[in-house]
Amino acid sequence: MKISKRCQYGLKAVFELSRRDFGQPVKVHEIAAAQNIPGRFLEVILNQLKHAGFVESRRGSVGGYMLARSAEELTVGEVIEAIEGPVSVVVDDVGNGGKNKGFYGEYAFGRLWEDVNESV
Amino acid sequence: MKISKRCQYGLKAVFELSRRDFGQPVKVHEIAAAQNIPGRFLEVILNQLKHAGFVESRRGSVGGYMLARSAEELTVGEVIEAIEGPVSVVVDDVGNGGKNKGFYGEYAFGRLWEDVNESV
DNA sequence: AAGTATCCCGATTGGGATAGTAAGGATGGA
DNA sequence: TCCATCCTTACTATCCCAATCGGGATACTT
Repeated sequence: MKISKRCQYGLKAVFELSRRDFGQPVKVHEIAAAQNIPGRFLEVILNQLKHAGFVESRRGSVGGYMLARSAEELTVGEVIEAIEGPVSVVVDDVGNGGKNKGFYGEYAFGRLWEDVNESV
Repeated sequence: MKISKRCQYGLKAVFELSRRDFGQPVKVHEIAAAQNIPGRFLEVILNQLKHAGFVESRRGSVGGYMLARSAEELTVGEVIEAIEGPVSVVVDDVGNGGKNKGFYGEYAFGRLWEDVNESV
């Protein structure tokens, strides 16, 4: 029931990028310094965000990262889901004869997470 | 970003107890069998729920656990919070001069969890 | 008082996830 | 060509979680 560092860093990076939303790419180590994130680690995370389609990159001397969409078009929930993987509740092992209460429980959780995503 | 087994088990146990809401205590291994939970582990969890004030216990031959409040008076959110510990976002180390963006991030998460609890 | 069934509690284990590092390759610009 | 940057994969150490264990405390029964 917690937000992973990876995810926090990813969000911070997106914040930082949206703060400087010019067309110009921002270098990894700049973002890292501005948001106090370990540089090497942030590299990995930004790559992940790139594959998820949230940011674009440019290589070479004037390279860096920039937002793929405008800041208004992306939500916290999307970013979290992209980094953490699908938000899902662990399902019971199926072979146990299916206690009703168990199923009610799962159902309730499913609804809960839907609400979470919506509220995000 | 997931519900721990500990928490699922705890909720199931509470469900089970509320299902049998007589004044009579229910033994750990009965709950465990009914909800397919490892007995020894459930012991630990129920203890936790006891200290949090959700269930009461009786020892000895006719001992067991029972709800401390009526089933209508407790919410899923409360139970989750009691088991998982306070739902909180890790706070930045303080010495960094307090980047504003960081703080905005924390704030957003705080609101998010409020929404979660409300939706529960 | 003895015996037994249950709760109670702290320590421990094993495995998996997470945070972070390392090293080298690919790409674009000067 | 050389350099700065992104890109990728692999690796390690540390921590957390699920679950177990052993033994103690308590309460009921006889």
